[in-house]
Parts: sequence; structure tokens; C-alpha cells
Amino acid sequence: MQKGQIMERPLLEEIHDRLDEFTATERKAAHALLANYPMQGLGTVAQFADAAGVSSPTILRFVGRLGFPGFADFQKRLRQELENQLNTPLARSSAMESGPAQSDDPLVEQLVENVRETFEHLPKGELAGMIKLLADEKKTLHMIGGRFTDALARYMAAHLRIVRPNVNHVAGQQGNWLDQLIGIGPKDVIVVFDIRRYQNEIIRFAEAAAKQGATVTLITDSWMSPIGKIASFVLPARVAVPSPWDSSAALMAIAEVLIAGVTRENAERSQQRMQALEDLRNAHDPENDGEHRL
Amino acid sequence: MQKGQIMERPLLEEIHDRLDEFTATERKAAHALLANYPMQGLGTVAQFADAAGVSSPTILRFVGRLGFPGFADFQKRLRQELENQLNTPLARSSAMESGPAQSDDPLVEQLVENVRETFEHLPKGELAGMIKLLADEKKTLHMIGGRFTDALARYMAAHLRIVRPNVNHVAGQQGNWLDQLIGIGPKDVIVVFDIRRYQNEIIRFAEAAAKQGATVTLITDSWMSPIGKIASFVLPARVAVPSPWDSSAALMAIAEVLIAGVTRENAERSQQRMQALEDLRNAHDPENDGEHRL
DNA sequence: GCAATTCTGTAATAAAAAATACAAACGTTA
DNA sequence: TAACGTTTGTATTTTTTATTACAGAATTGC
Repeated sequence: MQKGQIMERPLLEEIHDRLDEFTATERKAAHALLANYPMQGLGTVAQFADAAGVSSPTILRFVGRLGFPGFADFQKRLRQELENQLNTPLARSSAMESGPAQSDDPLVEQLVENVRETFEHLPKGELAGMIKLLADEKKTLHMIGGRFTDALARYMAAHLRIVRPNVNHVAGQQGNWLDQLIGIGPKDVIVVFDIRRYQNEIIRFAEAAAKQGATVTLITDSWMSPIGKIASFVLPARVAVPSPWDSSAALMAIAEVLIAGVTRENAERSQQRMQALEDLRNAHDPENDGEHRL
Repeated sequence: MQKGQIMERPLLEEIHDRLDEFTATERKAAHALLANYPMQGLGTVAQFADAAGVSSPTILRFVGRLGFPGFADFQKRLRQELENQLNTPLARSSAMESGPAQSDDPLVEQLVENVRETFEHLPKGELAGMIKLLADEKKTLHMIGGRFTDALARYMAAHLRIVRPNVNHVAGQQGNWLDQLIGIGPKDVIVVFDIRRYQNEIIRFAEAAAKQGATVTLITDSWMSPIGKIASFVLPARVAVPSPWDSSAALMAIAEVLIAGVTRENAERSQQRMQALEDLRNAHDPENDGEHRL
């Protein structure tokens, strides 16, 4: 079917969406371009062809199918897109202040150092074991966090929900939490984010869950959280920075390593689910050409 | 694939410094290039000449004087520079390909490196300006994020809400978002977290807010977010890691630096509000033994 | 398993763009 | 102001690059 020629949509997206309209070699060209977008398109046809492992005419046919009369027009479009993005505050700053200029802010230094040290001291066994546990889809996962760390629980749940079933984020008010305790048993795994000051409600939730047979895992700022006593796996992170606040950057980093680990642990399933979700999104996404003016 | 080529300093700088070595018309060429760097150099010689108001040979002499054997070499250099900025310099090539590497997980290495590099390249002016803006309590702040980055918006809002009034997290469904647009005007500041793939709804929200006079700020993965065009401040972070997911750790780190900055910017007010909140908590929740770091 | 169709690369051709030669214009100095 | 050196554009040549024609390969349908 013929889509309306919306010239404003990024070429990147259009190529992505129309990937299956192309022939096998044209798709190789598309992938080469997407992999190094948009620079790959700004050289010569021959360079492009070489990088994609196809012949020059295939490149020409590819851009032709995208709707460009010639390669030059295609390049013009790419340059146009780049130019539009380049005249932004970001472009100004990143181009101008290109000096290395190590950060002199002690907060920044400490924060970066925290992330690095966290992994340096992270017990490998705990990490591997926890990944394996979280990858087991027969278990139901429940993420929970405190006042600030709730955002991390949410973040982790949003990702894991994509690569595996049975992922729950224990959100909302405390009363709500207790409701969710009802169904929890040996087949459940609780992932707790808990840094000082350790909130009583979370501690109680974790203890209750453990009592009902659930496996409790903990991502925390030290081994000091009371939950550590009942947790099967504990991952400690550095959180102290010269500020009234603790830093959650290292916690976030741990969460991401866990997410990546679970994804990798069962790559095919993850791949399938991601693809299925992608299809669903495309199917549901109405052609958004209507502009919303308010 | 990164060649052993030494990363010389940006051509932009060199041209700027050597501006008076050039002849009058060559300088016109230089200015045309600087005015639209580097896109102006990526077209044909004739286009370049036309834009600069000089003849083609002058362009050739200009690039010749810069030390390039031919125009093609000059373009190659420009493309190289762009590519280095578009992709993370280290991520795509070195981390992905060299499998064995250190004893450490390459994902972890890249993640830590991302956080470090993010701050190395973070434009100081943008950061300082943004902190000042966010510290202005006459403004109302609205945090918004995408599928995954919503957690960051939430996290940031949770913190800022403590140290200053008028902080809002634009949460929930899209329909909801539009409702919140109603009251937005020049006294509002939108903080957008947006990494690829950039979600249309968020873009529309930011655009609409900007149209109504609000100040838009952006924390993103590169200069490619369309919101960059309308944003007053843009803070870019490294997000690429060897995983199907992008890493938000650096985004989180930026958020924390902003939070700390705002807290510091108005230390007394922050102190007062934190104390007041503490008192409230103790009054309402006697179980909590009020240890609090400040 | 064969025919028809589609796809793809090789090689030739056409188009363009870069590079060059040269003369006019300009500026500088005697 | 005249003569010299430098700078600059026009016109031409040379080279590169895009494009096209066509035949062999691969795929699809019957």
C-alpha cells in the first residue's frame, strides 16, 4: 500500500518501518545505513556499496525505492536532516567546548567513582545467581522501592516486563502493598531497592514475603539494611556523595546490569518477546500525521 | 572501525585560528563554512562556492591551504569528525568487537565509561544555566519522560519537590498529558528526558509547551532528539552499551547533579524545607526514628 | 523440476564534479 | 601612474562518480 509522502518524518524511521519492502540486498544496504546513520549515506555510492557488501546499482535501487530521483537528492535530504539537528543548543555547546577539561566538581568525581567502585566490589557470585533467579520465568517478580528508589523499581520492572512474563511493580500506597502480599508464596521473588534511611514499611513487606516462602533479593547501599538478613542475594552499591542526598546512580547501574543479564540469559525468548511487542506497537500505532494544536 | 588516525583537534578550531592566513575570498569561504559547520563542506564544491559567494577554484585553494590534497580528503575529514560525535567514540567499535578484553564484563566497563565520559563532555554553561533555571522557584517545573525514562522524571521530581515548591511530574497516559498543557505558559519550565527511540507523544508535548511560551530543557542521548531544536538547554549523555538496551545510568547521574545543584543554589531554602518536611514526617509517623543526614 | 519472474552484479555510458590553465582584476610600491 | 606581484574568476580539461543496459543468478510458482 502506498503511504502518503510525508517528507518531514525522519528518514531513519521510514527506512526502519519499510524494511520489509526491500529486497534482500537492498535490506543489506538499509542495515549498513542504519548502523552508521547518516554518515554512511554521505560518501560515494561506491563506498556505501562496499560497506554494505553489495554492488553500486543495488544502492541506487535502494535510494530509488525510498522515493529519491537520484543519489544526490538522497544525500541532500540527509544533509538537511543533519543540519536541522546541528543548529541546536547542544550542537553549539558540544562543538565549541570540546576541550577535555576534567571535571572539577567533587560531586561529579565522587559520583563517577562510586559507580566504578561499586562494580569493582560487586560479588560476582551474587550477581550471577541473581540474574539466574530473575531469568526464571516460572517465578513471579515483584519490584519494590522506597521514597526515591521506587523510581528504580519502576525502571527495572518496565524493562524486565518486556523480556519475560510475570513482572510486577509494587507501587502506590503502603496499604496497597499489603494487599499484594496476599498471593505471595514460594514461587515469588521480591526485588527490593532499599537505601538509608531504610523505610519500615519496606522492611515489613520484605519480612512478610519471606515468611510466606518468597525469595527476597536486595539492592542496597551497604550490608546494613535489615533486609540483608533475610535476603538470598544482596548487591551493595556506593551511594555517598558530597551532597545532602545519596546518589542512586550506582543502583541504577546495577539494575541495568541485571536487566542486560536476564535478557542475555534467555536471548531467544527476549528476542521473541521484543519482536512481538514491536509488531503490536506498529499495529496499534495509528498513522500520526495529524498535528495536534492546542 | 577506528583507524589508528590521531584525533587532531577539530577542524573548526584550526580554521578559526588560522583565519588571517587566508586571502580575502578564502576567508569568505571559511566564514561560510563556520556559519554552517560542517554541513556546508559536505556538498559539492560548486554549492560551497555559491554559498560563500566565491568561485569554485577559491574553495579548492581554501581547502588546499588547510593542508588537504583534494576536496575529497577534506570531506572525508569532516565526515570523520561528525561520525566521532554521532556515535559514541568508544562504544560501537572497541567495546563491541574486542570480545575477551579485560576480565571484567564489557557491559560494565562501557557503562562506567559512559558515566565518566558524559561528564567529561557535559557543557558547563548548559549545566550551570539549567541549574539556575530549575532553582528559580517562581517557575513551575514539569518533568516528563518516555517509556523507560519516565522513571527518571519521577526520580528527579521526587527530589526537587523537597527542596523547592511547584514541582510537577507529568505522569500517566497521554490523554492526561494534554490536560496538563492547559495551564502551561511562560512561567513554566519543562524538563524532558528523551532518548531513542524518541516518542512522538513527548515531542508533541514539548512542542506544544514551547508554543505556549514555556521554557523547554532536554536531557537526551545525543543531538538527534527533535526536541533539541526547541530546547533552551540541552544536556547530552552517553547511553550506548553492548546490550539490546540503552543505559540510563548517565542520565540518572545528570539528574542527580542537577538535583544537587538546585539544592546548593538555594541552600537555606532547601535546608528549611527539608527540616519542615522532617518535622511533618515525625509528627505523622512516630515509628520513624528521625535520623536524617544533612 | 521446469518455466517465468524477480533480483543482482558486471561492464559500458552519461553526467557531474574536481582540478587546472590562463587571463583579467586588483592592489601595492616605486 | 606604471610595473610588478598577488589574487580571483572564466573556461577548459581531466577525473571521478552516478547511472543505465544487459546478462547471469536466484527465487518463486506451477
